[in-house]
Amino acid sequence: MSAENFLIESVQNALQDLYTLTGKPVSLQKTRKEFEGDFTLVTFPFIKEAKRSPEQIGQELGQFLVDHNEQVLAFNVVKGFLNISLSNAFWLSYFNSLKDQPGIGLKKENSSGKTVMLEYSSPNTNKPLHLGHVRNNLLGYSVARILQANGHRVIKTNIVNDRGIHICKSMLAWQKFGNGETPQSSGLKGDHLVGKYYVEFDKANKRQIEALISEGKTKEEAEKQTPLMLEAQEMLRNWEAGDREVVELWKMMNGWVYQGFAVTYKALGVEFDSTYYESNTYLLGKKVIEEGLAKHVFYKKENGSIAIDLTKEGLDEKVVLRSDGTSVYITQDLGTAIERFKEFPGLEQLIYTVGNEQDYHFKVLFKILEKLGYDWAKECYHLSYGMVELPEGKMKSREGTVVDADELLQEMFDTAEATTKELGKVEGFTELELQELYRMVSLGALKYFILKVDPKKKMLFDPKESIDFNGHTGPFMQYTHARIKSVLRKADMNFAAVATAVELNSIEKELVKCIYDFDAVVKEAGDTYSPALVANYVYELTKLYNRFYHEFNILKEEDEALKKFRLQLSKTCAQVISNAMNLLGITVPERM
RNA sequence: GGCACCGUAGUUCAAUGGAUAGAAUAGAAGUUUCCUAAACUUUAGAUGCAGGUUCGAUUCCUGCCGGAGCCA
Repeated sequence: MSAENFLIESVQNALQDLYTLTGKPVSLQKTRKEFEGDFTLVTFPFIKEAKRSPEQIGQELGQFLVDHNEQVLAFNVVKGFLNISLSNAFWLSYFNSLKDQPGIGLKKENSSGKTVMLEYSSPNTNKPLHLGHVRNNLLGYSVARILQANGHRVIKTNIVNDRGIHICKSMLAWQKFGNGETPQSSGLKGDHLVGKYYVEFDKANKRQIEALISEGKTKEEAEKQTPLMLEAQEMLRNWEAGDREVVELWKMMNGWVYQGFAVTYKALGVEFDSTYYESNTYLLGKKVIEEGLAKHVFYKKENGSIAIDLTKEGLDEKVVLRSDGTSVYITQDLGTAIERFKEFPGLEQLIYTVGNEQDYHFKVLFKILEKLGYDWAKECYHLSYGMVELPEGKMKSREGTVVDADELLQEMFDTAEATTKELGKVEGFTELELQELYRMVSLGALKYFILKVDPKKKMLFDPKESIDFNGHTGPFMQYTHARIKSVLRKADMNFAAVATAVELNSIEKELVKCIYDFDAVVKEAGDTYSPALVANYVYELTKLYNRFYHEFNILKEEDEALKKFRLQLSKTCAQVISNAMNLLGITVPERM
């Protein structure tokens, strides 16, 4: 039984025995490091019913715990806080029980039986991925791993927005100005090539808008009536009608984009179990509208459009099908969600990794699904994340202030290479190993930098400073891991026989307690979909280990038993660091 | 205009309603006979403003100010 559990149980018994209080919820917290103790109980909540002062309750509960549990060594009371110290033997035996489990913190073996679908990435096919997508991808991928570590089966899925006016703009511009340019002929990555023509369209279209305005049209009229815009809309109609020429062009250009995306995804180290294309799903949902209409969940308005009234839920009226019978975004989202639960009968939860500018959209979506009578609607979750901002403000693709994902990865790689070379400690590495190391470190830096921030919050990214390799960063963890491995290689000892009769000093106990917390952190990160918890955890552990490492000269330690214990502790720390980083999608090097 | 979100050291990030609001970075001062100094130690520095709820509020409620967002 975990320390928390038996302590809570014991406190509840004590409350019963001492004050005849039953069924009181008891929660423990970790004792802050400036106080003596391992766990802390706040006694304020009991003062009224126990009719005693906080200090007195602390004294009485503490004494009860010491008397009834041999693992409880001592206690002290500071105001309303009861600090409980567990015995050295408890922590040591705990440590010995898990030190050789490579999967510590990762519970892949004992499945929860729950199947979760997690959608992330979901790019448009008219331009390459940028920094915003990077946050989406890293977040989605990491949450998938964390859910897996909690024993769930996770289906990682990507829905590609491959149709619509945006891709027609790129296609049209390519037709007009492209001169048959291809990724092969230009050497451009496919997604960048298509993105280039999206920008070309915008430039040419702007000129046409200005021309129309100078002819006396208002800005709004002009924006809708440019020849290019009209032609793009014509192209979209032709695409929907199945016009062979348009569809062929569409297939070719999307093919280029997919090849480009594949490269970026691989570089980011993310992957998917399934991919949906909106060209296949955009008509889904119309049938759902009919059904909802029959069930009187929806109603027809005078203008012929179909809507739902959500004002009672604090939302607005929402149109779910236009008067001309065409879909709006939410129509296909309804259809897609329902389709997925049909496709995977055991599916229990659906998670959407989408930016927080769509918070309202998902509230509406989930509420409609609920009204349509789908029980699983309450298991749908919008994994909402904040925008990534630059020092000069928000990224705008049209103003060229986006940070391109491929360029960013390359810059990171170059920085890692330059920094490593400057430090000059990589003799004995082959060129191949060096490339792999630069990749590992640069990705680790980028991923950690993004994932350490609470997903819900907007974050600031400064490309000039790019990534710091010092301080609260991925490379700090990677470096510490590599150093431990190096120490262990030097030690070259037999770990089978590890001492059990070691007195833990305070820092060693801190480390053991920190390792002890790992499972709980993974659980909480899974419940809150927040890799940031894991990131901050692994940083705490790493910092602690570094203090430990600098305080004691492990390899020079003369007491054999102590030396073995400390090496074992190091080994376990390396394992935990590696496992935690793994949950963030970050690999740690054996040496660097 | 309606809806929901965000304001914490110079800067970037933490803090299930709990103790003296933590880190990192930039600043100041130190630490290499050693296993990796990409490290460690010390130091200075913050809850937008005004109320309320209570044993206790960065956290919950109300108003204001400031920032970004969604819906028209």
